[in-house]
Amino acid sequence: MGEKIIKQKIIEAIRGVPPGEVSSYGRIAAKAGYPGRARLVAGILSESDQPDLPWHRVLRSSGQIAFPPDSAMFAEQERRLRAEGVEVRNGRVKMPKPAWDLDALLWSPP
DNA sequence: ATATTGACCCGGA
DNA sequence: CTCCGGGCCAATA
Repeated sequence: MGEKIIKQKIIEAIRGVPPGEVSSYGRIAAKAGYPGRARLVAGILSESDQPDLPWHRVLRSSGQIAFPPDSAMFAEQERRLRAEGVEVRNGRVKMPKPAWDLDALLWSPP
């Protein structure tokens, strides 16, 4: 599988997060078909310059914003989330349960 | 070639 | 809640 295709799949998964909702690096990776590759998602996001990519909807699995709280990116992400009606408290949002997604991929049933 | 450092994650203790 | 060990991976102070 070429790196180009992988990257495309990840971008696609990020675009799949609807406004007002959030996901995590790990879930994006799993959704794209690459469980365990959260770092790859982070790398792609930091590299991508596509202005319409909803990067702000991607958080840590804990629900925390991944940037240092004093950084400009942190402030911007918080602002964008609130603009969509997402509640952010202390740099963290309530992360929804992994709707039988990550589990299904890691827990191969008998 | 080794060590450290990140927009990371997870299970177990 | 925290700490730890392990997985992951590319760039490099």
